[in-house]
Amino acid sequence: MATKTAIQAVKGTRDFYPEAMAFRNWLYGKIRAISERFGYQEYEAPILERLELYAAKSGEELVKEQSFVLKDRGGDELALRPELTPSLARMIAQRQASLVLPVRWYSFGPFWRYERPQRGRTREFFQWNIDLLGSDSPTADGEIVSIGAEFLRSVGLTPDEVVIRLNSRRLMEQKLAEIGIGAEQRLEVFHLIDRRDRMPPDKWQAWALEMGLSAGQLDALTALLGDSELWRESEELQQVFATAEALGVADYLTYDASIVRGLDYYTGPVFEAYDRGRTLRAIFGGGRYDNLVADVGGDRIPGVGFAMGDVIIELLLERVGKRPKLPTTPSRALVTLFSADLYGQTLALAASLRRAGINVEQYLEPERLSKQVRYADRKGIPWVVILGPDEVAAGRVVLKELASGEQRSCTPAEAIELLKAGQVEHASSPV
RNA sequence: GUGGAUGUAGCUCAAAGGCAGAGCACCGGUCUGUGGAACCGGUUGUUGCGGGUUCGACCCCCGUCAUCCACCCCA
Repeated sequence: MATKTAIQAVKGTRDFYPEAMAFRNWLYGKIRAISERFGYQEYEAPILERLELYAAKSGEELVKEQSFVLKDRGGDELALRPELTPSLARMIAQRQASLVLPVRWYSFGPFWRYERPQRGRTREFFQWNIDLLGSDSPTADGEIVSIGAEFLRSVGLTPDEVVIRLNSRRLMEQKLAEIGIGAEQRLEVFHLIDRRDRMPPDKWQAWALEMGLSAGQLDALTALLGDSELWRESEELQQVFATAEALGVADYLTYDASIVRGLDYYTGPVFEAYDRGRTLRAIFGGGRYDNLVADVGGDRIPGVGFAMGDVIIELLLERVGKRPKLPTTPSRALVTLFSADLYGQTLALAASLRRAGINVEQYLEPERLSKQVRYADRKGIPWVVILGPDEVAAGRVVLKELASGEQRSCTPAEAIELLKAGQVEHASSPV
């Protein structure tokens, strides 16, 4: 395409044209509705943070390879946030004395990772974070997982299409210890487990042996990962499942011993949501992090939460045919301009409709009515209001509904009633 | 960061070294008080960008940028 645009958008960013913005705001509306249904409060953190905030616990890869790093004028190293949880931990630590625990917070905003863009992966993405801090109880984990399930349900995804795979790092630590894998090897082995179905089996085994596992340990580990009944040995996992069962979302959950998550700060139950065919990356993922607040300088305040990016969920909804068709114009009606001499009366009519709470767009030139109606049709505006000489003489307007093609002559007051009836909140304004 | 593929009209794609095209979309008209259909007509381009080879380059070569795919990593 020959474009004369000299300045390109930053690699990996997306321009949100109104159609895309309508989807983003629809998603935001679903997120907000589910979060608040469970009593979570909305918050936001800075997009720029000190790099060292992530050095604390996020994992080396995330900090060194995937962060957008820049220096401020004082020479301090800053990063465009690659995730929210460390910022959340900092905010909690700063207010720990005055917060009423447990805290239930959620957020939806932009994040950055310096990766090579491709389908389903951008450098700037939007992410929903939802966290519950201040409770050690597995019912907190159960609540968080269930919120994820309720969200999936709310966007129309069924247990036939998606599944949340659940495990516990605590349980895995115990099982690893039983086969002789101690604390010093634990994180490394978690990374090994995390990557199992993303590598060819022979390479995966070679890697395992390379990090010092014996052939016997490798066999035992492989057996562990295939054991779908392992969760019965974990009281906390039993409680998580029981909570989800009681909340009516158990059909979205399954146990999977191979889920351990890549980030280093998880300490207890962990989970990831996938499409059933597992054709896409994880829809969301999260778990329990009991030491993170202490790690950024606060008291020990345990937490559990998850994060969901906007890119994969959109891709999945598209793929299963459940991406909603959203109106892109907020306009409820187009007020046509019949002729130049009616300009004043036409604008006054539009103004009176707006003051009555109706979203009204005004056609600016007295062009042929066919052009004006056509414009409304193509823009997706459902109603057209016509004020011509006949209407002015009678003190009435003509109201036409495009979908049905029906029209009627009525007084301005009646027009207001008709236009208000069934006027829905536009999708681009979050609920 | 590594490997591979692709860049031609707004979109989807032709043109295989010899005049840059089609469908859809768009604009106008048939139709100066009414959209979607039909018919008629029209516009659509620095062939991503820069260089090279050639009498001649969308086509071949080099570079570059962008997009896509696979690694990597993860939302």
